[in-house]
Amino acid sequence: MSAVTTPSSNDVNSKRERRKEARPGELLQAALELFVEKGYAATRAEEVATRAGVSKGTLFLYFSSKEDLFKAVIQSNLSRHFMAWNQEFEGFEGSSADMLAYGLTSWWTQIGNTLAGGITKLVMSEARNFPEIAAFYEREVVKPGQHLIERILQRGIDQGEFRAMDVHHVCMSLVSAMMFLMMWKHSLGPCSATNPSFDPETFLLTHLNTLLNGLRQPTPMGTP
Amino acid sequence: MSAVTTPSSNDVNSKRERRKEARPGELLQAALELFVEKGYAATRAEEVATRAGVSKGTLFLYFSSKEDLFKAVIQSNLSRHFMAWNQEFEGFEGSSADMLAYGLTSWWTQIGNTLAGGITKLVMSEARNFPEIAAFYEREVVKPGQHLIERILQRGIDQGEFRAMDVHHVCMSLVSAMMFLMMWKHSLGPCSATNPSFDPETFLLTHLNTLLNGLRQPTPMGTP
DNA sequence: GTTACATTAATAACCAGCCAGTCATTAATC
DNA sequence: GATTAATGACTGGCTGGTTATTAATGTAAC
Repeated sequence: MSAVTTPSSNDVNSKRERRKEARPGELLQAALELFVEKGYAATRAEEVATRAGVSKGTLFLYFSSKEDLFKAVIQSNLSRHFMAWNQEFEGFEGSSADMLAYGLTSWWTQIGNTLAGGITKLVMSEARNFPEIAAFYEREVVKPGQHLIERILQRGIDQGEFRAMDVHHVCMSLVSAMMFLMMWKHSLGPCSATNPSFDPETFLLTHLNTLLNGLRQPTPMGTP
Repeated sequence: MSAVTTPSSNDVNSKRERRKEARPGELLQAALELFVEKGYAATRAEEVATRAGVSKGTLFLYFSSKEDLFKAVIQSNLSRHFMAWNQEFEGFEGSSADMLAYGLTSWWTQIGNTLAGGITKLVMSEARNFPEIAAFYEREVVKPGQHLIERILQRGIDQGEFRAMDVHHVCMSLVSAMMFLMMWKHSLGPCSATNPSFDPETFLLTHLNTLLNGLRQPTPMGTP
């Protein structure tokens, strides 16, 4: 009973529902899914509306244009996580290597392995056509992310755990792996059934471990 | 005098020129530039034609559709390099570390730092909408590239230069750096004037060196 | 050398369909 | 009955693709 506010299931009593509060969120969710899946240009406004269980006119009632919707999708999905993270890492106790490993895996479960990760692909794809979105993304996501990682690396150096390094470039190495996973997951990955046994999480940790341990033989002679 | 065949300069004598041989190449070049810059969907067929110094009708005289043009652009720019490279690496003499370093820098100058690198961004952006192009790219570029890198890594292991490792995952770490550079160069890079002194070539070699040497302090005590 | 004709590269006007965005109308809620 | 959330038919512009026309080139005859 009381199926008054079923968000997106097509009720039998398909009358007009007036739910001013819920519409924007449902439209944003539908747009996120479709934009990530098909790209911005290839997604029709009416598709978004339909998936949100609403007519095209209603979409433009809440967002003044398709581009406006695009911006809203980006904004509503990105900034949220970072403030929580910066908090969380302030009180971390373990080694810096553990901190990095923990950060990477939690990033993967909370963002990389989520639709939110698809936003990165979206931004990369459309950046040239929407310069202000690119600027926003860089200011709101890239810079905070870099800052966080570099702080952890510096912590490791300061505590004698890591040797001296070019913090910025090493940070980029980590970012590149994350970026790679998101691009893969939302571009080539779904297309071809290649790379048997390529587990993203394992890749991330292998990448980190390789950075930490290096590839070279530590001593030309046998190990102790 | 005799400005008979100026490829794309707008001559004062702007008569019709009949140059059946040169058109396809010029159209492909124009399409490459515009697709990389603006994306596939956002590029109008007439733009491509105009940049190639030709009318829209002529474009469809040489390519049956816009998608056909897209495929031709990809094909004509990618496969070429790999056969040359595989040859080159057969006779390499130095250490495997040097081989990797040499390979990365020559990749950067020949592809990464070229419009050809933009094709990767293009493919990643449009992969979901053109599955067969994604498949083609993976077969023609990703797999040969991986194979080449993994062979070098294995060579290092076999000769005792590298310790045992998960060759495939380490290869992905290198690929991720290359991918990252291409995406950056053609997406966020041109938009924002950030990252002062971020030199891609330096980044590549730093990334490689970090993989090779690792970050951890080799000994808890001071250095000799 | 030049005239006449045939071939075809190139053009520009044109068409059809798609789609973002609008607006008069409808119906839920107060 | 007033308000306004929601609709869906409509439009205007854009753009991929077509085609009748034009002009450059080749060639053969004179």
